Amino acid sequence: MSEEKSLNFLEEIIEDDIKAGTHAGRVHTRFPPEPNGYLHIGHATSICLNFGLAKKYNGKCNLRFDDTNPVTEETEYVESIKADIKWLGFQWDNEFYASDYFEKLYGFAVALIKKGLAYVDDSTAEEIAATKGNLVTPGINSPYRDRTIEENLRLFEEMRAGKYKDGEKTLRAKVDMAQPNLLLRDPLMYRIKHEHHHRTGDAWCIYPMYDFAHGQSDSIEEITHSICTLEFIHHRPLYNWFIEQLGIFPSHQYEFARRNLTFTVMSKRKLLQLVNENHVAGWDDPRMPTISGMRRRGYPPEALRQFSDTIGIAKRENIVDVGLLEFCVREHLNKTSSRVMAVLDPVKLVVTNYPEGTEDVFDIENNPEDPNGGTRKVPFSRELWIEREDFMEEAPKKFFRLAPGNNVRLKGAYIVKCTGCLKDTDGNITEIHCTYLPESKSGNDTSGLTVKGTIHWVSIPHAKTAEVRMYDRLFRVEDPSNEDGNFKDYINPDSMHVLNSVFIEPALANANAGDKVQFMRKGYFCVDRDSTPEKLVFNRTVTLKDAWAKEQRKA
RNA sequence: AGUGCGAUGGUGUAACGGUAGCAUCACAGACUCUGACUCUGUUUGUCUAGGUUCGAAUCCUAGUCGCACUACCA
Repeated sequence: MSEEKSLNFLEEIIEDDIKAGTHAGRVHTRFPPEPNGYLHIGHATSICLNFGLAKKYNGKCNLRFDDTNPVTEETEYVESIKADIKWLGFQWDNEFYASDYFEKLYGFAVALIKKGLAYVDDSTAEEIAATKGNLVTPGINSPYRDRTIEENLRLFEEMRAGKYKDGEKTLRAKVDMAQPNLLLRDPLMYRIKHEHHHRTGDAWCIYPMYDFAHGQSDSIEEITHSICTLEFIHHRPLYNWFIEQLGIFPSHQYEFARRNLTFTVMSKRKLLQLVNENHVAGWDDPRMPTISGMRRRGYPPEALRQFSDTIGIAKRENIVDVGLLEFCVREHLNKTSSRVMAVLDPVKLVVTNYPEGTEDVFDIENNPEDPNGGTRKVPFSRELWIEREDFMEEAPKKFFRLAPGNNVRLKGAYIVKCTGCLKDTDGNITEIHCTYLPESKSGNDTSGLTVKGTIHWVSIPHAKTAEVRMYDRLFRVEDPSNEDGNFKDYINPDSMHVLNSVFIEPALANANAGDKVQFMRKGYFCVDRDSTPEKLVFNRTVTLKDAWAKEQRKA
């Protein structure tokens, strides 16, 4: 058995670089979101990757906002992104903005013009598209390609000065219109946008394109390992071309395959539709794959980090089973969350031989997984709520719960024997009856009886009422984006199911938003921010594994 | 069609010419005052066809399949 965890391909590259003394063995990464939306689980893995590599190799990781398009970007998103990264448990070494570099980038552009490697083009967007060629045919040169350096310098300065309208001119790199890589066919470096920028205001009316901002920003920050997703692989030759022509710090780009998740969608466009068309309640709806949604759902940051670590990193197409994420969530919650009793679908249980008007108070351990978890007081009385599904009038042999003649342990209390039930005129069960064994008191059991089943309960006179939102997967199919028709056709109609009168034990009365608990035998839940002192609201984070449900499905 | 990237159990990921491993899932059992957790065990995999080699997931050749690229988005 090897103790060493094998390296992923990026770690191998980094370790080779360190060995070779590249950049004196320094490791510096960055997480470069565009502040135009909320972060999702895909970003979370990228964050874990970039910050994780920096940490592992004693390096640094910058947070850099790629804010080169003033039309879509807003400060609100900057703040949510920062909050999400912190919540995930990471702290950036520097907070930078591509817009910090606008003056420098302008200087780089002027330098390229002076080298005869960039020109101002008067062509319209349509003309540029039309002369670009396609995958199999080369493009043709722009008629403005051979302007003199002096003219280009003057025109570019005028572009900056605001002399031209949006779209009237662009600055293009002079590379090669015959390149098979379309990105190298004289890519745009600057476009004119008379728009207000969230940070630079109205100081600029020309804005650099991604390709003339990202690599340069990496270089300015002396990023050693610039990690991005696979769709940027075609940009790498251009990334390198600019750096070489400018003679600036040689950052290097590496690509990995973005992680996809089953039963959800990840593209910003689709997530936006879900929000705008009210299929969900907002970006942080607990069903959303956003970091804020998962936070509200009750997923702990440790689980997201473990998930990222477990799925690893590679360059092949993938779609990770959401069950693996749920496993990570359960694993962490199992160790950390208190057990409490809550009855989601209540039916009354009467302990007929328990004296009326009296009660017991039991000390029940909070978490069997945590020896320091302590205990809490749980009141018991003659009338209890139990789950409707924990009783069957005619039960199969493997049903270990309440059925006439069966013995069952009431968690933390007594063993009871079911004696029958009452029904209304329609045959619905309204009340279940049982008798208890006083000598079977929990922790002090001298009855000598062993029972197969233990069920949870809440004392009726002591119970508090709560709202519980039962969340399930947002989509009915594994890969909604890959089905025929519109992805929205595959939304799961039962992705949220609200229970308005769930009975919970009184110890829960003081719970605060964000608190995470296990409702015994039912799953992990967290207190939603919609909670009020009058009415607690819980979100179901994830169910427990349920072998009995599986058994029934087979039957 | 051109260029690039990729292909290992259901899913994700290792093995760097020398025993196909890990996690999850599934299944079976043990344990259990949660049908949870934990523990034990089991099933399932190298895209295809050639070649090199004592030996190939790994190297070579050819093919197949998948993905990406033709925004004044990032």
